[in-house]
Amino acid sequence: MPVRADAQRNAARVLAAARRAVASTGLDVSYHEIAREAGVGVGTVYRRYPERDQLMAAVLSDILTELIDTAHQALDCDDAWEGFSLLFTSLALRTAQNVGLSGSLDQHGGPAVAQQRHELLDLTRRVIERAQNQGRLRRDLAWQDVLRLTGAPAVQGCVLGLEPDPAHGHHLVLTVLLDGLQTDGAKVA
Amino acid sequence: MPVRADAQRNAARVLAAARRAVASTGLDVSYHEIAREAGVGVGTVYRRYPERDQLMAAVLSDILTELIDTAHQALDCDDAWEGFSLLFTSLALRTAQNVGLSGSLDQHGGPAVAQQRHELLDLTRRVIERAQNQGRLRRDLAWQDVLRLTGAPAVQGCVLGLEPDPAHGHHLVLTVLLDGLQTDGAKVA
DNA sequence: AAACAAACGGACCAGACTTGTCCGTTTCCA
DNA sequence: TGGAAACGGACAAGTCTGGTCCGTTTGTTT
Repeated sequence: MPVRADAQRNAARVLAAARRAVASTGLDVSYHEIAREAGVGVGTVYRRYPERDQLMAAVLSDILTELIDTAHQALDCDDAWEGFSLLFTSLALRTAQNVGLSGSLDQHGGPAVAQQRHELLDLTRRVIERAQNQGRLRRDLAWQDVLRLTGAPAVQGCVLGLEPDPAHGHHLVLTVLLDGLQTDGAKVA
Repeated sequence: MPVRADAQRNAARVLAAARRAVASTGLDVSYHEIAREAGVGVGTVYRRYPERDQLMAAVLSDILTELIDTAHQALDCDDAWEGFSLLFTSLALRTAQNVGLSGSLDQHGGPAVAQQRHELLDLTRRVIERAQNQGRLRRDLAWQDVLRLTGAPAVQGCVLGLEPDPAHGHHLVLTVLLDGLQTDGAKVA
């Protein structure tokens, strides 16, 4: 007995909804919320992912796969700085879209996800160090520190309550950050 | 009949606790949580601030007063860049300590708080424009944009789950941001 | 087309947490 | 030392969460 057509369709819907829900709410999003977002009953979500970790592993793996792909692209760039800013931008954007899951990623997902995470970390380190070796990226920061900076564009809110304007905001912080990360002063000024 | 001594003491405790609680949890922190943090009963908190808006107004006013003070100091600096980085740092730190209340500040607090907010906004604009006029701060950003950047250090979490390390993280993002905001290339490299 | 099982949906239960009240007890001050 | 002001925390009511269960729908097979 093969997988039923509607089951397959709903599986896809649930995963997509889970990604959206996790992105906006965080890893502690409720099953009810995901079900609502997916347009299915809670029962369906629980049937598909009896354990919460299974669901989170699926979501995280989805995200990590995309990023690993980007990291490979970055390493393929001849220009190390171009590669670096590509990966940095992707990481920053992904982090911004997933505020709320930051930090706790290593807690969930089991060995498969841990493996992917490790792979992405390694690729990222290589992209950063290559840019530093080519003299384009400032050397006074460890690669972990550079990585940490990808979180910066995630929040544009300020104590003064300006309207958020996420799209413009992300781009803005990225521009200034990348300018600050370069060794030479080749910026618009 | 003057204010009783214990009442006065508890009032201070509640306000301090509310600031801490709002800082870590956000504006939607529960009264019970605040009471626990303050070491008093819920009744005491409700008696002091029957309306939630009154409490929030008190907290926000407290924060704004500090920042307005810093802004005046910034304007008193002869060196416009020094003044700017002082204020920028304070705003960033305050935002980082109050993740969660970002954006919604204008919703609460009533006219008195709105007035303070307006005052701080005006002072900040002057600090920024002065630095730009002295040729120290890049001109391709509007003062509102610069202000928006103060939110950047608030999050250091990255999709890869590195340990947060707030203290170092804030300093790190600030350094790179300030380097990226300067017009000349006078950085460590 | 009929019949059967897989998959579905959402009502439902229990438990955690929140708002807000109320009253017996404590604490200050005159 | 008497009495009012202030306190604390138990308590009721409502909301949201995790998780189950069963009558109904839907796809597939013959």
